[in-house]
This record gives sequence, structure tokens and C-alpha cells, in this order.
Amino acid sequence: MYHPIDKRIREALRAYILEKYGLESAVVTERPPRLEMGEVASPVCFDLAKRLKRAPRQIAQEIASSIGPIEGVARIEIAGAGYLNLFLERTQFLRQAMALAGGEAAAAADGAPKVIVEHTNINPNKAAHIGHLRNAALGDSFVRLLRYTGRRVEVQNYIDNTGVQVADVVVGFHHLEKKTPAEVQALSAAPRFDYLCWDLYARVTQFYEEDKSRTSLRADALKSIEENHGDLAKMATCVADAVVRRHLRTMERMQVGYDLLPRESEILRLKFWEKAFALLKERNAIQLVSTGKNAGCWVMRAADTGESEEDQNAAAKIIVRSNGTVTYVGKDIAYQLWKFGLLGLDFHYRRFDQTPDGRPIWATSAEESDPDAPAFGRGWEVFNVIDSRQAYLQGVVVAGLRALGYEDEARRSIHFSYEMVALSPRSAMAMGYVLSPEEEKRSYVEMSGRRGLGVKADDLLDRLETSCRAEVDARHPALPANERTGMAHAIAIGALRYFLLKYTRSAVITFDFAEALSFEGETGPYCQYAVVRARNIFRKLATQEAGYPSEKAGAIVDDAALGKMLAAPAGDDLWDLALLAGSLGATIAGAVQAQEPAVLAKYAFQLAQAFNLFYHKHRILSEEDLQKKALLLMLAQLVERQLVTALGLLGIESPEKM
RNA sequence: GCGCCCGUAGCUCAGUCGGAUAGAGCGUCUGCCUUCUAAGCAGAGGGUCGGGGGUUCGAAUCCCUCCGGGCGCGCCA
Repeated sequence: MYHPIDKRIREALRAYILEKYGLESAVVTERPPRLEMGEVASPVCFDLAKRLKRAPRQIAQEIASSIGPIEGVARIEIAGAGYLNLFLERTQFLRQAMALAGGEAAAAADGAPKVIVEHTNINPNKAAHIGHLRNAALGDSFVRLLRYTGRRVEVQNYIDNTGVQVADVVVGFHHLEKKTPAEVQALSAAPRFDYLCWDLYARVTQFYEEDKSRTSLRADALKSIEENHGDLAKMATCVADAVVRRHLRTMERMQVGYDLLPRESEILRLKFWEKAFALLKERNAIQLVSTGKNAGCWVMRAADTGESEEDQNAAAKIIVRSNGTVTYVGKDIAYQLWKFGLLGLDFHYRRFDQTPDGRPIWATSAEESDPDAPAFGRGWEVFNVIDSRQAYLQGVVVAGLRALGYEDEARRSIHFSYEMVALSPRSAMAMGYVLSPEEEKRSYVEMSGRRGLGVKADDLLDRLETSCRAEVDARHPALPANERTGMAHAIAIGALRYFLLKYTRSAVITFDFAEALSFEGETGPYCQYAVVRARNIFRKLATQEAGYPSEKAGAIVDDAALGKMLAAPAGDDLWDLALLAGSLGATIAGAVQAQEPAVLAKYAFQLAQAFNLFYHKHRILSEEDLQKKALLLMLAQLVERQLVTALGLLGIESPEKM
């Protein structure tokens, strides 16, 4: 509700200033520091003062007294050196916020421009760790935000099933474990096959370190995987598919889902690279280097730096190696072109798996396409959720689009970057990892799949669920076991997703078990608990006063009484809560604009905190003044609906009890 | 060496397209459960916003510079 009023105020000020002074101005508004100063303020007169060469306070006075009524605004005051402070119509605001709260999100039109969000992208050779969870939580929450604001979104999880990491695990099964493809197939049915691969991958790394010449085994495996023939290729398919299914199950626990799994194997087999290569050559976006250290390679030069051609070629990014094979960036350029519908080729599709509620999860295929497959790709805008360490490579991919002349697509190709999740040395050592003396002194240590150093996602989820279950059991011993399990799961996910989302993307998360396992203070369970408290009131009201029209509390109280109860100064605390609860839309708009789910996470916490204060100060059920009681109920309902919406966008469920 | 990110309370972090007295959580200390569940609430204490310069009516926020830390810069992905 705050959002539309704020917008209306900015527009009214802009129009009035244009009319009265003949000046175009970018009117900014802000929330004043204290409620006595109103709900919306604008420092626009300071800027006008400069341009009109008059005192800001005088201009503010002039505007305040002559601008005339603005819908939703009760009055305007001037303050300080020349602020315009606006006071909202409290009753109207609350009524409108109530009418909007909990409503369905705007549905995207079928023909609306499509946004493609690529996230998760875990190498299918080992179990997911908490760094992958940050990626998935960010990507998934951003998808929810986009969909809520009416965008049409397609979620892709790219699977590098033919890369060196898979090859390494295949080397492990073949050379270390001496397994046949059939034996690997049998193993892959194990409940936590991804854990087995995690350990094997670390062992293979050591196996290479003991004798460097062994890396030729990797090259051989990679070759047979890329060419898709022989036992090693069979093993690779089996390992990658099985691990991908494990990742899907892990992400389901986190309430994260996907529409499509584009796989590198199809990029190879359907000749996406050949097509992209032809385009790049045709439009002169890449150059064949004839001299210097990159002789024989096709490279993409950075923007013209004025250096000699030879220097530019040496500093350029290699796209095709001198032996004719394509690098990862090259394949990524082909994939990015396909996402925008610019490649002139399409994948085939098959059903790969399904979500718990029965929706298909599609994967690309080189075989004939399932006729029921929807139209994938052809996006208008693309977000790639990839950690900030890959910023340079993402830049090369975008430069590729630009070099091909796709300036608009390059601009709508967004690297949604975030910092890594690292371990505190304390956490790493507590898990039994041996750190070097240098590492012990650092504030954090990077996780490493090769070293097997990291907190596995399912392990953390298990620990969280166990600890939530113990608490739930203590509080609700009488409830059926399955209900307690569900409750513990919702709270565990609430704790974890909130923990991963409360940091802004640019902050490195130093993972610490004590913090991640905390349920108090600025946490998901704190926010969920506020919802539960509100629901407890409604539930008790329904049993105590069966006839009370709690869903229509707003109809019991009339506007005059509402106005009186919300009026300053006595009504300020209630109004403050209404105002915050009514600011959900503005917060969502801000989170989408900043591409920052943490903005919404902070809001959810603030609202929960404000509600807890309200809950503590007012007894709703025992309130004797019926008009007051109705108002308190309205506020509790408003907060409950807004919190459920906010948490839902963060992928956090709101349990009935906890 | 070059590029990107970070430096705000004891710790972990918000606030950074300039705005009014710099916020939160955790931790510490002191209180509050016969109440709509204390996964809660109240209070206390805690700050050269890394240093220095500049722009501005106004700077944690913009510019310059220095210091500290991280990440990246491979014919790996």
C-alpha cells in the first residue's frame, strides 16, 4: 500500500513543480526518521533552492500551502531547513492494505517476455554442499520474486555432465575401485550415492597428486565421454544422471525446483558449438592467432586497448585450443545464444524426473523430442546465478554476444553474482579436517570439492531437522508423529533459507554451525513464530467465541472509530505496525530492483519484530472495547498475511503451530 | 602487475543511484512466564563508519589518495 501512495506523491510533486516553476525535477522521497515527521518526506526543495536561488524553506512553504490535495495524504508540513513532510490518511491506508493483503500474485500473460533464470548448476560428480545451497536459495527466491511481480519465468539448472569433474569420478570407479559399468549402475541406486562420489572424488585428487602422470587417465576418460563411446562413457552417464537425481532430491528438501535441465552432452551432440563457432567466425568476433604463445588458437580479444595486435592476442581469452577443442567459455557462449533464441538450433527434450507435486522436470535430449515438451528458451532477459569468482568468464560470454552484434541481448544478460560460502577454521577443524597453519590463522577457509572439504547439504539439513524435531517433540508431545516431522522440517528449512538469504550477495558467508543452527534472534524460525502467534490468536478466538466474525473484523469497526484509534499520538504504535505491514509491496519492488532477496529477508524480520512488540503490549482476546478488539484483530490479520507472503517469497513455509 | 569485491559496535552483518539524532542480531549485564506458547519482551552498555584530502547547504554513501583483507586474471571448468 505504501508503494502506490509514495509513487503518487512523487508524481504530484513533480507535476506541480513543473507547472509552478517550469522545472523538471527528479523527486526523491524517503521515510522520515520519526513518525512525528510523517510517513513520507521529500528533500526536493534543497535542490530547487539552488536552481531558483531562493531559500529552501520558503519554497517548501509555498509548495505545502498551494499544491492542493493528494489522494491518501492528510496534510503536508515543512520541517528542518526545508523538508516537505507528508502525513498519510491512516484509516484509508489500513483499509486498502487489508484489501490487498494475501491476494493472489499477478499472473504472467502467456505472451509476456520470458525471463530465464539459470541457477544451482552443480557439477554432477559429488554431493551438494552449502555453497550450492546459497546459489539455489538465491536463485529460487529471485524466481519467486519475479513471478510474484508478474514476470514469466523459466528456471534452468545447467548440468555439466561431460566435464573433467565427472571424468575424475569415472577414473575413480574404473582405476581405483575396478568397477564395471554394471557394478557402478548397481551402486548408483544407493540412497546417498552422491556421498560415495564425494569421497571417491577426493581420493582421485590424491591419486593424481601421488603421480602426476596419472592425469593422462583423466584425459582418456574425458575423450571417451565427449565422444560418447566405451565403458567409461557409459559409467559417466550413469554417475551424472544418478547424482543429478540426488541433487534434485536435496533441492526438493529446500523447496527448490526447476523447469529444465540443459545438459552439456546435448550441447556437444546437437552440434551447438559448431553452429556458434561458425557464427563467431562469420562475424569476425574471434580471431585465429598465428604467432606468440597463443599461436593456433581462436581467441576473443578484450575491448581495444590500443596495444599492439600481438599483445592483444596474448591477453585475449582462448575460445578454441590449438588442438581444435573448445573451452568451457565457448560452450557457454553457444548456450547463452540458445537461451536468447539466437543460435538457430534447439534441443530435443524428454521427461527426466518430476517434482513432488507431479510436475515434470525436463532435460535436454539428443533423441527424438517428447511431443508434449513445452517451448523452452527464446528468453528476453537472462539471469545467470553464478558465484563472483566467475565474473571474468561471464564477462567474456557477454562480450561474445556483443561481438556478434547482439547489443540488446548483451545488456539483458545479467550475471547475478554472489560471494562464496566459506568455513570458519573452527567449523572445519570441528569436522575433522586438517588445515595448514596458514589456514588456521585466516578468518575463513574456502570449501574445496577436490579436497572433500565442505559441509554437505544433506548433512546440514539432517542436523537441522533433528534439532528442530527435538524442540517440537518437547513442545507438542501429544501431536501425531508425522505432524511433528512436518513441523520440524518447515522450521529447519526456515532456519537454513533465512540464514542463506539474510546476507547481501556481496558478503562472504563464513559458515558457522552455531549460527546456522540458531533459532533465536534474526532467524527464519523467529519470523515463523510471529505467524504462529497470530494464528494461535485466531484459533483460540474461534473456539472461545464461535460466533465472532474474525474474518470480517474490519466490518465490525467503522471508519470514525478507526480514525480515532489510529490518531497520533495515542494511536502511533498501532499505526506504525499498519504502516510497516502495508509496506510489503514497496519492499518487494525494491528487492526486485536491487536483485537482492536479502532486502525482503530484512523486512520479514522487522515485521515479525514489530508484531512481537504489538503482541506483548496488547491482549486481543481479553480486550473489552469491541471496536478496539476489532482493530487489533485487523492488524494481526494484516501482519499474518503479509508475513506469510514475504516468507513464501523466500521459500519459507509458515507452519500452523510450532 | 591488472581487474572486481570488502573494511561500520567485542563478533556477524544492514544502511552506500548524498539527506534529519548511524541501525539490527549475537555476546555481556539487569529484569519479565497463574496471561493470545518465553523459538518471546523490556532495559543497560557498546561507534575516529579503515586513514587522509576533496566536492556539497548536507558525506558511512560521490571523487582522489593511501593502508588492510579477499577473489579473479590457465590451450581447467
